[in-house]
Amino acid sequence: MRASQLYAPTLRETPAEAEIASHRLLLRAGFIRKAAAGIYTLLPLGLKVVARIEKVVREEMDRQGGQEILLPILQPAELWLESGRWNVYGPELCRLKDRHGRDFCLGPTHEEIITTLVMGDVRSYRQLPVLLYQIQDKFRDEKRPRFGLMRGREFIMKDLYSFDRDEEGLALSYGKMYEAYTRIFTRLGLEFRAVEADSGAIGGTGSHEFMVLAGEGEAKVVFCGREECGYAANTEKAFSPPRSLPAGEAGSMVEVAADGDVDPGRVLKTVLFKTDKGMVAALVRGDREVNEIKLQNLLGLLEAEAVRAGGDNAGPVDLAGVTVVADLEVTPGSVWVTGSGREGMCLTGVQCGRDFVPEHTADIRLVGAGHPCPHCGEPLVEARGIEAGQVFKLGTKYSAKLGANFLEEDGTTRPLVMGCYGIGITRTMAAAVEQSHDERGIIWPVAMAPFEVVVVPVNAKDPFQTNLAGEIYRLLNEAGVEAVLDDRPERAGVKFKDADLIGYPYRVVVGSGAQEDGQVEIYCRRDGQTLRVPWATVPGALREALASTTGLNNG
RNA sequence: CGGGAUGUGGCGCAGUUUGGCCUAGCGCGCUUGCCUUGGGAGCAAGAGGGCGGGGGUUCGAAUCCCCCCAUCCCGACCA
Repeated sequence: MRASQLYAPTLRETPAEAEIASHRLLLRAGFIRKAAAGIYTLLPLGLKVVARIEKVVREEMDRQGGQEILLPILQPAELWLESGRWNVYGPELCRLKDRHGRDFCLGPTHEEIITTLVMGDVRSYRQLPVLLYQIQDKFRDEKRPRFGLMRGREFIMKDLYSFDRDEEGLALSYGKMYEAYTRIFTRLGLEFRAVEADSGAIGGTGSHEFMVLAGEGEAKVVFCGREECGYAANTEKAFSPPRSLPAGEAGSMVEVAADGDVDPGRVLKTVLFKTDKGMVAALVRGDREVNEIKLQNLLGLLEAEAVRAGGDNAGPVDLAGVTVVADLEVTPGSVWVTGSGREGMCLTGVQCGRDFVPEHTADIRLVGAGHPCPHCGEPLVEARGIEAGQVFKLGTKYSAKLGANFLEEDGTTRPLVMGCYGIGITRTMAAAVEQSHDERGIIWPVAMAPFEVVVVPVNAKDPFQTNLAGEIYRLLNEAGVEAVLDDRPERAGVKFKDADLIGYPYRVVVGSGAQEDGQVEIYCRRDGQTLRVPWATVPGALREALASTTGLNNG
């Protein structure tokens, strides 16, 4: 591709709307353009990246026995009424009517339609397992689309659905996908971590998220500081063994002025929530935080909103009409300093079981850095990440609702056991930029880069340089290297700036030296190293360099 | 959906407080010419907007008032 013909309009200044690095750089470097909030056009460079990600994804899905299909975007409401989600999904579901007034929606996910598909064709355990996937646009009318490609209303996703005979089969399919995802993110050259994830109200039996690590990531994860241990989890899900402090003195309850001179571990924090099942009070140690997700899962809540009450000084004593949930660290008999409900005053000598009695005692704590690992006790480390993929055991949630059954060997009818596995393709693209960039621009991993190398003649008016650059470009193409020839009549600085911004992994610079000693420069975007080599050796040298950085082969 | 902010040529912004020197200005980009050619050069001449939309106040509105829309940020939410 010649740069003079490439539709890659780069911007010198950052559009005001872009806040985070990936959004900013993808706009500036000419990969994407916004059409509306959360809706983007992929320009040639952006689409190239998507295609390269998809290629790796397809290869790994196929390797595990997945077969690609294409499900419709436009889906009839009946399917969603049957699964019950037409009424549950809410305004995030893009709904529309056809000319006859029938209800349809744009697929935000495809469990309904694929389950319906498979139940029509699969009758017997002999036909299982089935692994079908697609790569296609999803539509979710997000309350708040943001961060460019990171959370869009229309985005590209790969979703695979597995159909198995039983839990054992599901575990096998799940394992395959887990492996496939590990290979995909490794091959793409991303630093990532698979973490245990919350499976939420869906009630599945297990889930992992694949987090691309990035300082600005939306999600928090914790993992064991001991590499060999391997424990890693989303903080929503993470568990850490309770550590109770030595029991305090079980004197009687006294109200005193708060002097702030108390060990936070001795304080009992009372957080009130307004929920769809009434008021809930969550009790945790003063130096802990409440994990709302765990709380919601425990009580089966649909909504929970933290509220301030009692002058922000609530205590567990004499709470009427409130469901009290204590964390595991709040053991029966333990003694605490608590809020009193009155400004500036607190209660000491408050004993669990005597002065207040929780309805539930469960793990409702938010795990953070330094808390002990549940497997080995070492301190956990905290990091931020972007959820690029998730694997999920669905079980029979959809098959049971939709009546997707098969006939067992012994003649009994059983619902298909399902799993679903998604990768946000466009989000992965944004995550890669988020993880790997500098102040000059994007630094693509080779496997995702829109092109592998750009050839730049320094002086566009020097026939020797332009001819030689053209020849090198020709040789690169011949050698199967994806190259761009920057033949624009621009000054060298402009071309270098654009090359850095776009993030070509390698840059070949044909300068004035080439005429004297036949040498050109190869510059590596990632490590900043420059190598001078005889021009004819460029294709070979680059092919070698590229091969060594693509990670796993497809072998 | 709650809170905050913004909307002025393709992009980035000034002007809005205190209406009139604004039928709108600056930088970048764009066009033409000269010049320059190893990190977004220089000079010169140009093209391009009526100030998010609608209504109102006023002799006069980018500036004041009302309604609406769009976009961004924080929060809530997120198979």
